[in-house]
Amino acid sequence: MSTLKPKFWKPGTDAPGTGLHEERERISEGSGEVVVYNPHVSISIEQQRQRLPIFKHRNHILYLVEKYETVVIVGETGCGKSTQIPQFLAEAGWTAEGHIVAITQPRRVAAVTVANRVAEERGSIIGNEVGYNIRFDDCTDATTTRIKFLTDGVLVREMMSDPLLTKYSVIMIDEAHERTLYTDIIVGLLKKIQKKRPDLRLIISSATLDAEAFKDFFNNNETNDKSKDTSTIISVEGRTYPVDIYYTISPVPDFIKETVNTIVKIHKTEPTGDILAFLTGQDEVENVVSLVIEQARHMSDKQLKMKVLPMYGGLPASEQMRVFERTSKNTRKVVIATNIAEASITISGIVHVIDCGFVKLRAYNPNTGLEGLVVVPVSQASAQQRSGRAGRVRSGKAYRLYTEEDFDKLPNSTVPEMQRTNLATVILQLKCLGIDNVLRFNFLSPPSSKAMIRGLELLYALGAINDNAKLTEPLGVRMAEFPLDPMFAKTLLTSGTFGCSEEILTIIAMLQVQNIFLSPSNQKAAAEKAKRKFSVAEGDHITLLNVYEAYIKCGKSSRWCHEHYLNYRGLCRATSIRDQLKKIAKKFKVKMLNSEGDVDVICRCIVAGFFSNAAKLHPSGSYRTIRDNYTLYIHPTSVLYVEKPPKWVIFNEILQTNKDYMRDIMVIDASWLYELAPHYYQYGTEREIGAKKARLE
DNA sequence: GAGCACTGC
Repeated sequence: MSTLKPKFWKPGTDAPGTGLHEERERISEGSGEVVVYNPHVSISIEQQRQRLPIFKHRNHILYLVEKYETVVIVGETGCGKSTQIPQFLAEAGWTAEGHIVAITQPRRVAAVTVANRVAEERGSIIGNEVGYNIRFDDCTDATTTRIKFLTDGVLVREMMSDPLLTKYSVIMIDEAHERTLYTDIIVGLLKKIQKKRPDLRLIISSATLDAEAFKDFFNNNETNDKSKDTSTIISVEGRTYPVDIYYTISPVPDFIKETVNTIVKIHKTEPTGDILAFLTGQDEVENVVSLVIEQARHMSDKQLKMKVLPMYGGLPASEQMRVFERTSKNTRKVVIATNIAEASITISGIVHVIDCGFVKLRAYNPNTGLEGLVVVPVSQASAQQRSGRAGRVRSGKAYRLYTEEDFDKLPNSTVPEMQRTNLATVILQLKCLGIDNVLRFNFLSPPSSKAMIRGLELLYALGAINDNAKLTEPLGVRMAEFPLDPMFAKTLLTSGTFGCSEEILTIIAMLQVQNIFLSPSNQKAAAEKAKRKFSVAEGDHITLLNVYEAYIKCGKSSRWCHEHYLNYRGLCRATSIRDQLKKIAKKFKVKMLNSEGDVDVICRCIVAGFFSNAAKLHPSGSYRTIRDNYTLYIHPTSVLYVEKPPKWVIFNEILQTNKDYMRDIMVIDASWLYELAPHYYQYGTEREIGAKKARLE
């Protein structure tokens, strides 16, 4: 990590002065991307490899992998671990006799870019000796691939057909400290696999903070004799530049304002270096972008101009690309971003980072079963990661918009996703992998039992597990195989008997894609009008079906999409998801049928999976859930946001903002609930059942 | 008449 020299400045005063700059040629790697700086200096690939800090540790790493079942590697940014360790292993014979070395990544782009770099270093074509496997793109060869990069989700899928992962000799879990849902699932499962496969070697790549926890988790030594440890830690220095950290001397009342001020001050006092500011959401980003542009206008005859750009997930791809463009010498790039810039993307040239100290995270409330987004203070680990973004090209500066005292009070690390999510899918997949007692599964961070019970309850209601909490055959097993939430999987598996599987495939695929309807800020009215052409009284599901069918009818034309304010790339994605789901559905002999225009049957089929998300209109105009009598509202983006709201609806998800909104809503008939979900409405204590029934009247 | 961090199968 970069040296942290705490410094202080007063909010509202000039930003601290200029530091020393050094620029040198280097090759860097981190969060999956591989960047070769200064291409004018030409050195051979082999020379480049040998200059990476990890190269000095080659023999020691190989020795540890030989000796220990699990090696935790703390590799700092730019040390070369993701690209070099797999090659060391291959060179040392770990890929002999048909064995494969696997490296998992939390993100698709990372798997692809690192794989390509390694293939290049080995002078081979991607897909032969070195390959990758991500959803919708398997670039490996069944006989020749020896080094395989994959997303952690794909590895979990592989376990379903090969529970002991027999083809792999070594599995490296990269970026394990990010603690994504799938990383945590894999880590728990690998511990189990190790007991049956002592020959398997694990390498866990992690940040300093979590290394000890990973080491302890995998250490099977029950004695006090350290020489019998089965896991160990090795640290490798990185290639980053020092980043000076500045705290405010007093708390900041309004971080939006202070972000703008800090940008202006940096621009006035620092001669060069691009700026990256972290905020929590799209609104804040757009707000700060316009405020800074406004300020820039008031700055007279500046030699150095500012190019202010927003960056967040919902931004159209073409606009996202702008942050990667090089700016001219007399222009400073100022990127205002959400958390997307913390790990998912890397913008080159950043020297100044501004950290507002907050992040928007998903939170799950096991009492209500609702998932929502909440703004919370960042963890120290996150703050460090953000600061580190300033030290990739030369020494940089990070301005934290909070006091050092407040930093000390922040949690060490972010709560793992496993403890912030609805567990139905996780439980279903674990059961499918032979973990019968999920409550006793070896979780790195166990979720609350309340959340577990809530997940089990839903799976039971869907018929995926029986009275003994065992996976049902074939329904439960089949549900687990779909890359879908259990409620969707159930809907799809039932669609054959309803006679509408073609339509259900479309609707489910469309619901997996965000932002199908575009709404450019300057053409809102026209976009709204275009959307209304597809809208129907039954609700959002059938509306999406109409959109997809029209898209197919026009020959999947991108121009047509553009004219109708539809997200072309999103529709392409829906097509590939639909194809994949259809393949799996056919495997399970789901009859491929078209309802021939019978909309009722489609709606009933959806209720067969989504009965637990039912709500009834309340005289106040809001809705109440059947299960918990919880108050919800129709989201204004729904086609059902109309003067005469329907009496009964089911919804796809809940969005918690100012109010608790239902999104993707469909009109139903109350009698369908009794008919299609008898289980669910007979579940619970007498009193609970009585209450549910009363609400159904 | 409101407004959605980010991934992933």
